[in-house]
Amino acid sequence: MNLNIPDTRQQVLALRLDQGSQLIAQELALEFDVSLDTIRRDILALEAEGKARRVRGGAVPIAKPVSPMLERLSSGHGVNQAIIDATIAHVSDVPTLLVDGGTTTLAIISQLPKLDQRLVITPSPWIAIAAQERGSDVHLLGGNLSTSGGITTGNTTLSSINDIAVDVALLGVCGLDPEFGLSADDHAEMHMKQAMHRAANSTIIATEQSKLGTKARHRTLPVDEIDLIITDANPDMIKPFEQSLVKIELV
Amino acid sequence: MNLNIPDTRQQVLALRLDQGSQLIAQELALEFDVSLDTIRRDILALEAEGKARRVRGGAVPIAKPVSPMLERLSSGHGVNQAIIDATIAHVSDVPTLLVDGGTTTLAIISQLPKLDQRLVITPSPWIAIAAQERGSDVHLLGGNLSTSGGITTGNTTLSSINDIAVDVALLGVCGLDPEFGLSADDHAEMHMKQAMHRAANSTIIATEQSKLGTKARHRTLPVDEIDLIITDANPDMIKPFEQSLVKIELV
DNA sequence: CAAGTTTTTGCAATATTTTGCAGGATTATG
DNA sequence: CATAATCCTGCAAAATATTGCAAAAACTTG
Repeated sequence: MNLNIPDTRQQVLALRLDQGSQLIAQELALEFDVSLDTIRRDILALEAEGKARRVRGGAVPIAKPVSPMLERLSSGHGVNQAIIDATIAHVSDVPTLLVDGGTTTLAIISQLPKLDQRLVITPSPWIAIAAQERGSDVHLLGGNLSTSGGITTGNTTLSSINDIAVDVALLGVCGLDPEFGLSADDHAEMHMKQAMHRAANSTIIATEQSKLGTKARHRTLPVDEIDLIITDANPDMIKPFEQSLVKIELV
Repeated sequence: MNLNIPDTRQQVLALRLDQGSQLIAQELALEFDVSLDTIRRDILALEAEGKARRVRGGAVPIAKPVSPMLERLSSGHGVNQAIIDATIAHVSDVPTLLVDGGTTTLAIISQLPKLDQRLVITPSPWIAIAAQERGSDVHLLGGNLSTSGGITTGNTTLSSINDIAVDVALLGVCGLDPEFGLSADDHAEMHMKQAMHRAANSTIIATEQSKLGTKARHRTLPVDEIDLIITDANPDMIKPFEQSLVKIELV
């Protein structure tokens, strides 16, 4: 049983507003099993705190000029939670992680359990910030920040990666095709992903089903080189991958 | 059966809160076979220790504090707009900027006018993200991310700075005293600021009046080395600086 | 062990908060 | 304009909090 009190309800409502959903008083009254007036008063309170804009029938999120950076930083918006959980199960004990940029990896890292003495190495400033927030030591790979993928690239970055040896590399995905392998949108990023793969004992990829079977511009790694793919695809979609050696975990 | 004393009960309750569950006074009274008042007092004690947030009907876990940096990221919240404007007037045309971390510099960079072909070099992932959003090219200096100030530090970072020559360095401030000069909280950050100063033709500092006259732990630069200080202090407060050569702009 | 002290507990009287409801006012819509 | 939905206001009932107090339990000390 849950506490059904103004405080708790308002917290839930505020969360939903943050996620961009609108509140419909009628529905909420049913859901929380209280009268319309109670929901109305909750919304009134949220409005007083500046967390909601009241409209007829409910409330809508405050129109906030969110910069895309903050948007992406707000942990794992739209990333399948099952993928996040499964990946964390694989990497939470790893003392040294090499992490690529991307929304999926960002969502994973920002939910990483706190662990003393973990080191996260990354070319992505977003990942660096998220990892630091989770209490990890962070080594940021310097270089020119690529506009497309948001990771640093360039010769200096590549040469610093070549001096590194880590347990696990967690790579992001632009495209993943059974024949074409892992692919990247950008030439410089392709080189980075390849270098990260070389630097690690094992390479893990977490990706949503929408990326499966697609090809991005630059071929990066053959499927056989990948150690583990974690995805929410349905079993049919991974059939083409089964003839390769890669291990696939469905969630 | 366990000892049913305040200490034991409170330990159990604290554990449950840590696991994220809510405490419902009614249920607990039944479970521990004590009166509601006793449970209430337990919760009162937990609240005093900062382990619970009391609500009507029981208690809920302490709302985990939003990471301070992320909070402050919300563009320039709390930074004097006049300082931002004045600093932008000085740096908006500069083709190559070396930018230190910190809330003030972050607020400045995130309001920088869009300009083709500007390059921002920075050891701060926050600055890097903000600068990229403003359309600048970004070079991120790699290194270990310092927990205190949020900039990369270490030998690799220092040596990459030494290979750089830029027009303007925009430094953050921990303390600024007429005698002691510019100071930093952290030893590694001190080295970084010094290196950034050396790499630049001119060094600009933007700071709020609260930092004036204060000393942080590590002396970093004498006041005379600074080219320009932009601040919202009142004229009295900058009197002690007038005997040095530094130019001060009041806003 | 016994007397004194402190802690813990339950209870009762009194606030305070929360809730649902009834009525009249306001707004959207055809 | 008519109708229906929603909103606002005041109010009373229910649930929960707070306070003060006294009995019981546990601890301390000689």
